[in-house]
Amino acid sequence: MPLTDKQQLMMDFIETYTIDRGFPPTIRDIQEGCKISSTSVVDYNLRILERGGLLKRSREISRGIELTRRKRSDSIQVPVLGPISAGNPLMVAPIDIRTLDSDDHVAVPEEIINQHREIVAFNVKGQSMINAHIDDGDVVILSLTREIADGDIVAAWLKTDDEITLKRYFKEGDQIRLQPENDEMEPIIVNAADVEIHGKVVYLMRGY
Amino acid sequence: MPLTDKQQLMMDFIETYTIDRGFPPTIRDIQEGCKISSTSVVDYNLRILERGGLLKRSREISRGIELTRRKRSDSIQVPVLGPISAGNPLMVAPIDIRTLDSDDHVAVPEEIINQHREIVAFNVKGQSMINAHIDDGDVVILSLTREIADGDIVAAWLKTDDEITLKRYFKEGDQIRLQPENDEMEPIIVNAADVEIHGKVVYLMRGY
DNA sequence: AGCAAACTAGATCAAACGTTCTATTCTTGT
DNA sequence: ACAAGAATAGAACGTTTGATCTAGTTTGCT
Repeated sequence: MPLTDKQQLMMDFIETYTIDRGFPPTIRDIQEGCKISSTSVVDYNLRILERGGLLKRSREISRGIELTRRKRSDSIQVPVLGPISAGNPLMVAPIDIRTLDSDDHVAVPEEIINQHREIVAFNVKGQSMINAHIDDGDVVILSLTREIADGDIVAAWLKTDDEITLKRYFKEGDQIRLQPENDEMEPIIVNAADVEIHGKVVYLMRGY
Repeated sequence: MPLTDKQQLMMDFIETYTIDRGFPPTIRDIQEGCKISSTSVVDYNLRILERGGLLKRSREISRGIELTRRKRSDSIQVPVLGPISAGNPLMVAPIDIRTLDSDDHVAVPEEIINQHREIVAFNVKGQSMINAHIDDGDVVILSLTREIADGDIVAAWLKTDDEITLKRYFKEGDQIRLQPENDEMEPIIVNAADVEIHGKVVYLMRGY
């Protein structure tokens, strides 16, 4: 269905109005916002848009306009615990990654979350994983699982240190090699007892 | 602020109602939905909730209720049009990126989408943007806008060719330089008339 | 030009809806 | 038990708002 300029304008207005205010506009809001001369013209065009499947109207209900966007699903707000690999406040007890404070959240589609038991997000600081194309400022989603395989990218806490870092994980006998993906950095090899692996990277998000 | 049972019920009702119908409930909707005896009781509690910062009300406006921090938000299924930079079927007419077929979708949080008018997703094929840390298999979200700035990563269609590729965009007089982010690849310099820029990368998602 | 369909204008009506007022009942502390 | 504040009830009022009707204007087609 081809949209007239007016109809396109109305669609845009309805969308921005709804996002802006949290509720859809009335017919008269649309009239004013799109400089349309009469409510009946708005109604007329809304009917066309509804017939075209671009929106759904609830009759006799104020602001009963819903844009039928593409199929919707839920996003979950995941706490962002970063920055990872920058120094966190000194901690003496074993770090429980779930109890770290966070004041920020990032929306993650439910589809991605559902595959994992428990997840958190980390803000990546620094370029220690740059060869794995994980850049400064990226947000990584960690699955808080104990099932770690060689080569996984993990959030590791060195007990001798006071920070959590992102490294590639390799088990080598009694020892664990934490391999940065950066030519200028050396692998860290520690006894398994001296490190806690809190989870592995399952998703990455980057805004531009 | 501690919530009474009734207030919690109201919050839940408002949230599910809004997600369900696409617009917030009226005071009388809440009254019915929460089995409250009077509109004034609803109003009374709404004022408390508003004072507590849990929602915002627009006075004298029907359904003027907006929850301030929704713990869930929507994701939109965005069609994945990829793979980008692999050969698409030969096309003779100017490519309208919106009409390309896609049988796959990816969920993108509404927060990200809302900042852009129209978006599509592309499956990245190949490593031409590897220095920008965009890897084979990543999914990039494109904003279909004409507002392209130098240095933006864009989806470009060379009219002499039959494929869409991801490149960094630089305008150089009458010509456009399409710069791969890969040391082994040469920039493509073409007349502005021989290329169509369909949108720029605004988000990147990568699963592991 | 002539006609039909698409579109626009403005007014009006009834229902939906937020607001407010007064009165009553329920809690809580002393 | 008593007072004071918190919460509830019910009604009434006025504005907002969707629906509708009639009439006029524009557009597209032959």
